Amino acid sequence: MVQIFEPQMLTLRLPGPLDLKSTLKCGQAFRWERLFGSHGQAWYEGIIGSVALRVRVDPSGQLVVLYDDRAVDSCSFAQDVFDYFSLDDDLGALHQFLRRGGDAQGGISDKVMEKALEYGQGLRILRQDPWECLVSYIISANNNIPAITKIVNRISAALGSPAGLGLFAFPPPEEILKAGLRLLKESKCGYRAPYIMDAATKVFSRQVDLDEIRNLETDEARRRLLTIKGVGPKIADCVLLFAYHRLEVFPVDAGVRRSMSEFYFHGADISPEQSRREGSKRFGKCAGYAQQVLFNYSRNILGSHFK
DNA sequence: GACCAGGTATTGC
DNA sequence: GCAATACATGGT
Repeated sequence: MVQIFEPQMLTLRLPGPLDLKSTLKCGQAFRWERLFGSHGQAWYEGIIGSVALRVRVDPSGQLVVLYDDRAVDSCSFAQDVFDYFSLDDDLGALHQFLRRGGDAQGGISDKVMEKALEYGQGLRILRQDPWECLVSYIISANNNIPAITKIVNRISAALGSPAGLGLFAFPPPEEILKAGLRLLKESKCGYRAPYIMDAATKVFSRQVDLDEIRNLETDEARRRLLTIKGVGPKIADCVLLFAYHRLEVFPVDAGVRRSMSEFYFHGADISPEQSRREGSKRFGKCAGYAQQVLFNYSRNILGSHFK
């Protein structure tokens, strides 16, 4: 018996720009896939919470959402989607702040950001699930995005509950603990498998309470995340930014450090910590957006020739 | 078949 | 503190 997908449709009026490609395929989330529709329409398929869905922005500027309502147990699904895409962020105000050089220079336009902002106009920082985000970024260490995607998908397919569309939600810590190290190894986590077990142990026991972290000051939240093995400054900051929406953090990876060096230090060799401090100071409450824009820009525009 | 990948833990000065 | 080094595995 073939299951026919009879989707529910939901449309959300967009209060501001949203570009799905730059938002979903920029490396902040790993599991969204572009689908090529028969009419060249760009649909993206992924999961929010425990619900698989397809999204696109229609010509009139509405966000169209297709989903299997058998997977929905929330009465606030529309709100969940709204929150996930951070449609409450005022991109116009954020961009204006960054174009003017953030806190660094009073009103003097920042040429670098101005240029970088031309790309990925409707990029939004998502509000992802903290647990999935944490594990995804533990996996991201010294790894590439296609591989990360496959690993997260393998873990989900093995242990997650059905989310509709043939997709599976990311499993909670308990399921990973029950399955054990073996499954993580088989999912090709490599040397990160014990790190994920440590994360599952601490999150399940609430030694690291992911709900409580929502209410903590960013510095304290960061310290809690850093107690997990395999979680260093970069990964902690990514979780704070991409799950907890702490827009003031500035995660520094190799690419962002290169960009910061070229753009603001005349190419001088700078440490990650130096780069992080400069990013936080310069971009202030919008550091997260600045970081993502610079990251996007350095990958798409500067390319691999850039050392 | 190298070389690299959204880093981190460990070790040695 | 700070510079090396190993790390599992796959992508290009």
